[in-house]
Amino acid sequence: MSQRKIKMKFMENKSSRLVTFSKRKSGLFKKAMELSILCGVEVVVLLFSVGGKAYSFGHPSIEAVTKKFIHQGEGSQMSHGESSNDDDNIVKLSQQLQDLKDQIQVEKDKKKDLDKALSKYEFINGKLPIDNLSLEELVEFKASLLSLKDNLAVKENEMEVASSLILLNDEICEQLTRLPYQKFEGGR
Amino acid sequence: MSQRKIKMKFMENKSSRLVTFSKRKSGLFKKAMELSILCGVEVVVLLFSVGGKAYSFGHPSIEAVTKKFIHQGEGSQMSHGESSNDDDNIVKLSQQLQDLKDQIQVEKDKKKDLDKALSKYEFINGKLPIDNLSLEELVEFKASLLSLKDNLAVKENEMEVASSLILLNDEICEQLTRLPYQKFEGGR
DNA sequence: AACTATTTATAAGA
DNA sequence: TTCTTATAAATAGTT
Repeated sequence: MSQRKIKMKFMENKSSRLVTFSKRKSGLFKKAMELSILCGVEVVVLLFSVGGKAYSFGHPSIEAVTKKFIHQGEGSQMSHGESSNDDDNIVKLSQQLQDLKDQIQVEKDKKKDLDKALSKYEFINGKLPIDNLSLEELVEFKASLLSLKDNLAVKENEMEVASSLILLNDEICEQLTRLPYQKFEGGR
Repeated sequence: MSQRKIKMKFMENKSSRLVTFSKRKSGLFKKAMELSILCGVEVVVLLFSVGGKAYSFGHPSIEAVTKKFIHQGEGSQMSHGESSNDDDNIVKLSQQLQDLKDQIQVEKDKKKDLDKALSKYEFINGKLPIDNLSLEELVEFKASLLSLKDNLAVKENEMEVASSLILLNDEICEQLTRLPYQKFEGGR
């Protein structure tokens, strides 16, 4: 797409592949940001590199919306400003994951509390039938899941991915409650 | 970016905004696809339009990887081929959500099974302490969460979003098990 | 949906 | 990595 058109296939040359990844990742995030700004839509982009590294982009309300709903701020809030100015925003926004990493380091130190934390969340497979759960209970349950998953993530040293999960979990949870009975319409 | 540079702000004109959304959504998905192909990375893009409609893109292995791990194929598999040919792929790929919608309709019909399904998943808040869960148990638990969330989604008529969640959940779960103890390295 | 004048994105190369 | 630059792509406004 520039000095020479390239074939749309896996780039064998590792160094140029890495460069391309870096450049195109930025480009993709930028495009996502622009789309969200221009059209007022919410967008999430997740990248899982071959090496297992995770990169993410979200705009503009995932975080705010997440915090509003989750009142226990585990260790997985995203952090970025709003945006809509210059290209600097892209940088800022793509730092989300970076921030997560920092928080994750903290979580890692808490690993010793894992067992205690787990004990809070019952996991009885196939006993104690409960027929109906209220929405409140479900919400509460969801909070438990958050913590559990967070701890799981710590256990497996897959912090970044887990963080993305939680982020998206929150997004969903928010959707579930903020739009309790909203119908979705099909069509494309 | 074309006949005239536009200001990076919410487009007030609704018709042109819709057109731009459509165009840029395609562009974003295409960029995502190209990045995944060129660099061999996994990518997920989620769009939540103002109207609540959800659009998604994933490439290339989310589905395969999902199925490999989840042996209960809820109702949320993505469906698209591999890709890397012409622009037709973009169309095909962006049909994921469309496919999901169809499957969702099926799920909707299963709503009557909700209570029964829920009864499977215990939620005892603050009793029956369990100190340590094995990885197997955690995996099993994860499967339960999947079902629960799926049911929740049905309950709340937020199928699309829920489907995206499940998709991503699976992605995460896969990461957790496929790369059990992989370290992640910081830096950006 | 197409077209097209421009703006962007970006593959190579430094 | 970061910058430069020649080209390929994307796309806003128009038909």
